[in-house]
Amino acid sequence: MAMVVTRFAPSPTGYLHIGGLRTALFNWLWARKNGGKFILRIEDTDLARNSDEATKAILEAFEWVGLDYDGEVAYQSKRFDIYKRYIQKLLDEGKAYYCYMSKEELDALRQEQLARGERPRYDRRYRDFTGEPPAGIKPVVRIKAPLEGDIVFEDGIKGTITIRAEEVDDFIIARSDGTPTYNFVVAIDDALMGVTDVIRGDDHLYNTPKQIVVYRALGLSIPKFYHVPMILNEEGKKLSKRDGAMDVMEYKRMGYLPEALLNFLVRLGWSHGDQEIFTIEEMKELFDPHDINKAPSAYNLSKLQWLNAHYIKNRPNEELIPLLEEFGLYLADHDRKEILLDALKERAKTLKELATMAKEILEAPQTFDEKGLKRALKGPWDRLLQGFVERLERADPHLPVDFRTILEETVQASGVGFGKLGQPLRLALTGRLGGPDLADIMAIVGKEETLRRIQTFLERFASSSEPG
RNA sequence: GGCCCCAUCGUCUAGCGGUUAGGACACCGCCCUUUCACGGCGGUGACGGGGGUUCGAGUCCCCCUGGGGUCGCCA
Repeated sequence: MAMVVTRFAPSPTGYLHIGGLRTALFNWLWARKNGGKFILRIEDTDLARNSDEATKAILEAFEWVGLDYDGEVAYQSKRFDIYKRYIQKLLDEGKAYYCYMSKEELDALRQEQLARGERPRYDRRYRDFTGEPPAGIKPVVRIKAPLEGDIVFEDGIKGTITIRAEEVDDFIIARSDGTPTYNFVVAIDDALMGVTDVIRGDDHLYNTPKQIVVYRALGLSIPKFYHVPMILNEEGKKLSKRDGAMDVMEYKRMGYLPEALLNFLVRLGWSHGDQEIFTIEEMKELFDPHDINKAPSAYNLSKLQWLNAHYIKNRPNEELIPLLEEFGLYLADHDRKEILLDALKERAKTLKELATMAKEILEAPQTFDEKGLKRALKGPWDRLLQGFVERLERADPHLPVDFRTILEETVQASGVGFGKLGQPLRLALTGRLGGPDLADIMAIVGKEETLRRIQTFLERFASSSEPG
């Protein structure tokens, strides 16, 4: 079987968003599955629009999610001499020509066509021009697209695509400053780099016939195409920065694990039966672009959160600890970190949430939940708490089980339900009603801090809540 | 508007002529439980509409509707 070569070819005009990441992932998986090559190529032919920051941001995102690529990053801006040769070749062979139409003329033509309700398009006025070129115009180079017939290609996802030749303009392959344009260089590079499978967003579907024109004019072999339907936002509309088209690194800052993001993205448009959870290895083993759905799919945050929670739950504590430091939680030297993390990783949807919950336990509460107070501070709650304090003071608890025993003894001695003591205690310790096991919380903060928090709480609320 | 693509629960999807239309997220209920979660069990919920083809259509064809993409000297 021939070697599979795929590529991801972003333009460095901004950060990488999840649509691009998914495309990159699909290409990467397909190459890795087949033991082939995955090329990263920066499409920076438009010198005016590129930024090094964008390239760096893309590389950074790749590194974070763990996608690698073969060989050096290819920059099209460094390959201009190659493209120039091919442009000259087409010119020499009469397959391309200089067009002296100015931008103003072109715009005017478009306006007229639009006014007449026609599709704006170049009228090919210089296709067979032999006269004296107008002075003062730096020409662009246009390729001769076929005048009639159909351009047909097989898409691995969508099936046979047929575009009538009239729909394809004699599009520009070199700007008036001599730099080549996208549809031209893509075809050349894909061919020269031996790319066999092009997996890309279906916003490129209409570019494909143009690129086929280039392949044919140059006699290059045409790769397989797979046009992946777009990712829509939660309302089923085009993804915008507001809902998901943000920087992939933003997901890191929000506390998502890369494996969760990748798992989420791989299932957006692709599936393998009923399987939801995929390790990277499984993805590599099972992914096939032919199984990609033809319909666009909507971005669904709660599914991502569910996956993230799943991966947090299954991540060993020692791996969680360094990741949590990005969220201001330093647990490396904490002697109760195992209890803390075991208790919290079951509850957190993101690392950020986990860090917040941990701090709510580690730090004495500054505020107390109003509704919680109303609900929990009933009956002889302060006497119960006081009773617990007395028992606690006499004991020397360290492990959760030690605290649990004292808790149970207190409750038993008073003959009330656990919650009558538990709820006020919970408020005293964390200021809120939800959270991990009380015995765990106390073991984490220790006996002295537990007593301090209860004392503070009693001083603040005991007298005012005395039943009348 | 022209052209191209698409259409199964709210969402992601399974389905590839004969299924009680399956799973997952979300939602609801129950269980577990000191609370909140997690987990377990159960439930609500879909083939956009209309014509064909066929003994039989979510699956094939056509039309409509709806959605998306694209129409740059951007990529």
